[in-house]
Amino acid sequence: MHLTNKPLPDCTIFLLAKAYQKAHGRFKEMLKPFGLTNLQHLVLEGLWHEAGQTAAELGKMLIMDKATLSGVLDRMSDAGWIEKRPDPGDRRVVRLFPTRYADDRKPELIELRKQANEALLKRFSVEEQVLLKRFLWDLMEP
Amino acid sequence: MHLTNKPLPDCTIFLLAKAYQKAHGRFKEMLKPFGLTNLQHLVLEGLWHEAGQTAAELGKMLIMDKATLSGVLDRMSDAGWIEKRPDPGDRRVVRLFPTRYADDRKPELIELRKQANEALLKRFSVEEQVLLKRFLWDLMEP
DNA sequence: CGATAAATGTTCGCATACGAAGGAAAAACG
DNA sequence: CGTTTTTCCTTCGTATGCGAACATTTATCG
Repeated sequence: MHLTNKPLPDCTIFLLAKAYQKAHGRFKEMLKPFGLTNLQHLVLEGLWHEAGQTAAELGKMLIMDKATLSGVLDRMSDAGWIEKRPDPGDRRVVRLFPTRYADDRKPELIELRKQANEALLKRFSVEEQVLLKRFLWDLMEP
Repeated sequence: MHLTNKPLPDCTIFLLAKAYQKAHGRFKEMLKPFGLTNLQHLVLEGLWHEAGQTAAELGKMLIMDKATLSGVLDRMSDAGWIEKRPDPGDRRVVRLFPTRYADDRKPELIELRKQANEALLKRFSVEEQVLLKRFLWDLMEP
């Protein structure tokens, strides 16, 4: 794509949005064969890190709005990726677990994000990669 | 926010998404008094740069899907920010113009994005700002 | 204990995002 | 000139993203 043939607003927010969209779109393509979205993959990684989390905990870990998460979890439950089990001690809470179906695909799926990241970062030197990550972290600070 | 109390996936795509969401959310707040969204503000800047563009041209400039743009333009037209005029020479085309209402608010709105950018970038040194922008541009490359 | 406050998850409404399909119109082609 | 292709825009379907309101449940405090 020729991004420079048209003047773009000199806006870092805009650049951030487009860089994200590009990276997101590439990973999306890689996930398509699995019938997973980017966000759903992230949820699985969260649950593989620690199964039995509540929706609130998962939302905190993934910095995701509970309203957004609610729909994502529903679709993943319907599709058989996760299981929602009521918490016996707190009837407000739903605890989340990856299904056997998800676990069977865990090695492939973990490898997939690794590859997506490597493909994204291979254009940078190691020093630049570290800098980029620090910049992105800094941008999240209030 | 304490982002480090919970382990996050070591994923640059994830960092990009969250950095963008944060920056986007701050600008969104600034735009709320005007009743504009981030994207709608971007459309206005595009039309101030060159009025009378077609939806296709604007989409190219802003790297925005035509399907997304279609709805945005409708809402902006309904809200009185832009005007859609049929092209006399090509009946497929709609040419877009900022309204008088939009032009009256142009100085404020231009200043607003400038401030949002400065607020975002003030955490970095000038050298870092240049680096960050280069990184983001590089990320958009195929 | 009882009233109030806080936490959890759902639902609603609106605004992106974007693939895909479709209709209208213009361009390219033989 | 007529057929095919391409372009422009809209519409549909699905999935975020998030503020706001809500019901249920738990915690807190007088």
